[in-house]
Amino acid sequence: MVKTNIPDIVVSRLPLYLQTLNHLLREGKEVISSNELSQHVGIPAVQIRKDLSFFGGFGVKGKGYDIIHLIDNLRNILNLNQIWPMVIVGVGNLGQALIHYQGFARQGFEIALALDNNPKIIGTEIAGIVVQDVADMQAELDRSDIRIALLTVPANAAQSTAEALVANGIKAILNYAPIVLNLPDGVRVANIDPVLMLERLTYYLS
Amino acid sequence: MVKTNIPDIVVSRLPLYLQTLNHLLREGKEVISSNELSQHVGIPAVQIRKDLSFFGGFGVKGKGYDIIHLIDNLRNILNLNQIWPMVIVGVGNLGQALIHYQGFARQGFEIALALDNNPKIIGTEIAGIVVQDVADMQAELDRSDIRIALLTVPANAAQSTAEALVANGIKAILNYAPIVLNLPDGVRVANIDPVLMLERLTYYLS
DNA sequence: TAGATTGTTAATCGATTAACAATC
DNA sequence: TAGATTGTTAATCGATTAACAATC
Repeated sequence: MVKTNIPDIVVSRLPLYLQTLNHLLREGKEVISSNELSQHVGIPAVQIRKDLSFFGGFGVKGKGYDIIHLIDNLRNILNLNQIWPMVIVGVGNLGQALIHYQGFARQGFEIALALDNNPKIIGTEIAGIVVQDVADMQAELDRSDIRIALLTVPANAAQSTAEALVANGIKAILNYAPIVLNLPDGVRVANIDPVLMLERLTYYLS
Repeated sequence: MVKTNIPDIVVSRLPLYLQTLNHLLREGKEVISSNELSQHVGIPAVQIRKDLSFFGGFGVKGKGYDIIHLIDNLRNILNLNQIWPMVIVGVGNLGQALIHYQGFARQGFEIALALDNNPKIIGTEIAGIVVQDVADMQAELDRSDIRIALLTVPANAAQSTAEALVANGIKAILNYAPIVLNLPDGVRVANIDPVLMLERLTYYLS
């Protein structure tokens, strides 16, 4: 499927809409106007409508949006109507916390494989996952259809590990290492670095 | 100090420059051109120069930037020439992993206080920090000058906990809960939600 | 000096927002 | 129908980038 030309920044707001709509649905709400959604999500109503209009007309004029219907459409747009298996590489403190995190499974992301290079950690079971040797990455990935990786190795191992992942079919990496990864086009990388985010905050603190 | 009108998006790139410059310095490099920095950081050279020019002329024409000098200036701009004490609220798996994380201290962020409401966790020591009762938040924050919080409580407790933190002087929150916080102007919030980031990635996966 | 590279102005590009017709 | 709200066009705003003078 060829993607039409939707701005990345528009795509990046859709998950936020989806998250908030899920909350509202759980609270029993059924229909919502762009204006009310705007209050919850902190994004101007006109921008929400514009963003959605890239993909279709999901609302009813005079009424607003049927929440279930809109959730369903957003999930389709974001390819969330499937389980996404993931590999996590690096089972230290952070890696273990992520394996335990319930939020992934709730949204259809499943940590299907955990890899580490530490003999003390290989073979241990964490939340039902037995940690495998990172040396067996190729064999393990070959017999799976995992395309997403969580990268939680130390900074100095991040680049080479990422390259190995890509060589074995990984197409998207959520990178927790505090380093800029240099990877071929076509591989999507998102970075989570709390220190960088803190440094953005301290700028504004007097 | 009144901040002049620097675009947020410019500020948000500075920590990335700083991170990369620190790497380069550790590798023994002393001077770098915007072009070479561009390769490492993945941002166009002209944009790096433009960003920096909001704050001054840190380079030498014909030569480039003295790395130590530029790092020093960036640290000043971002208010990083001090230790920033932080409170973490919520000492579950993720909270514990963050307390253990060495990367904060390395960049001058110190978790000075850890709070939880679970009697089994209160009083335990993690990486040298004794977890306090969140009920004592006011007393604990009153006798500190903590202005930054890491929020790692469950989603349903995040909003009320954030409000309590703000009522006790917190000015910046790094929010790990998968929810949009609604807080008064003047409080800075940054969100870290791996699920939202994964959902941005799956959009592009066929 | 010649070459390299910065810092800045002006042009371009793209995103946000205002205005409003369409319509439930 | 009147009122409300969407979806879209056009205007505005702001960010990126091209061009280039300044200068080490």
